[in-house]
Amino acid sequence: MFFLKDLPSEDMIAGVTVNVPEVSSPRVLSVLTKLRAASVLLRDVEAYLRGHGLSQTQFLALMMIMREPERSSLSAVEIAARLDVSKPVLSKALASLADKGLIAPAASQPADRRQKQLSLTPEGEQRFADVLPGYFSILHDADL
Amino acid sequence: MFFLKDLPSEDMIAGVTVNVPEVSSPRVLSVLTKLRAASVLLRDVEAYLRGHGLSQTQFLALMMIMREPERSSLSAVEIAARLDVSKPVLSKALASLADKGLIAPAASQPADRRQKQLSLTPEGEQRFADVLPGYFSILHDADL
DNA sequence: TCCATATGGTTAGCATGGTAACCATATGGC
DNA sequence: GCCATATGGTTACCATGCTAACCATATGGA
Repeated sequence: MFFLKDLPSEDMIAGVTVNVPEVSSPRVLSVLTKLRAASVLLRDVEAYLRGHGLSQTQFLALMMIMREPERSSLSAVEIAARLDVSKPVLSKALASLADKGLIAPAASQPADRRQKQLSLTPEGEQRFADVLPGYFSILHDADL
Repeated sequence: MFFLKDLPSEDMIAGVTVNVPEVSSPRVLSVLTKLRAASVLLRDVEAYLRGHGLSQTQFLALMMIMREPERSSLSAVEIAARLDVSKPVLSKALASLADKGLIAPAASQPADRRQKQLSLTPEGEQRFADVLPGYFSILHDADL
C-alpha cells in the first residue's frame, strides 16, 4: 500500500534528481497521484469485501472459478496463475473459503491425484452474486 | 494488493450489473486496468526498497522527516498523519528504523514528555539519498 | 486541587502477503 | 523397471497492515 497524504513537491523531485536526467518531475508527481488514488480505492474495496466476510484474494478466487466459460471448477495452480498470487497465499485463501462452505471439491476429479478441482457451492454462488454488483459499483465511482 | 491477471470481460461486467444501471462496464474495466498497473508498480517499488533494507512505510517516514522545510524532526503522530497510516504501524516502522540506526531522538525535545521528536542520523540521510533517485526513476518509468 | 477526559505512544492479537522447504504424485531417460 | 526431476499443494516462518486495549502524561472544569 501507498498512503502518502502529502505528495512531494515538483521542486523536491527535481532537486533530488538533478543527476538523473531521464526523470521528469511532473511525470513522477502524476504517477504518485495515481498511486495514491489506487491505494485508497484498494483500501475501500477491502473494507467493503470484509464487510461481506471475504478478503480481496478470496473474492477474486471465487470470480476466477465463476467466470470460467467451459468449466465449473479450477485447480489451485490454475487460480494462482490467473490471480498472479503466490501458491501458499492462495492455498490459505482457498482453505478459508472451504471453511466458510463457499467452495468444495468438484464432483469430477482429474486422474492426476496431486490436483484438487474446486467448485463453488450454492452458498458460494449466492455470496458471490450478493457481493459483485456492489464491488463493481465502488470501482465505477472510483477517483481513478 | 490487486493482482488479477485476467481482467473480467466487458460482457461479464455488463451481465452482472444489468440491475445496477449506474455502472458502465467500460468505465469499470478502465478502473480495473489502472488498479492492476498500480498494484504491479507497488510490488516493484517494494522489491526495490527491500533491496535497500527498507519497507515502503519506513522509506516514506524518512521522506516525511527529510522534507519538512522548517524543522529537522517530527513526532510519530505528525508522521502518521502525513502518511495516513495507523499509529501502531508507524510505531513499529520507526522502531525498526531506530534499530537500524537511521533515525534517533532529536537533540531538542518538546516540553510535552509524551512526544518524542525524531531526526535522521547521518546514516539515515545517506541511506535516503542513496535510495531516492532510483525510487523516482522506477516511478518515472511506470506504466501508469 | 482533583478527577474526568484527551492525547502520544506501545503492546497484544489477528489477517494477509511473501519465500523456503517439505510431502506426494507424475513423468521421462536410462 | 527405476531413479532423477518436475509439479501440485501444504507447512513453517517472517514482515506488514489493522483494531482494541493499555500505559503515561496533559489539560480543563468542578
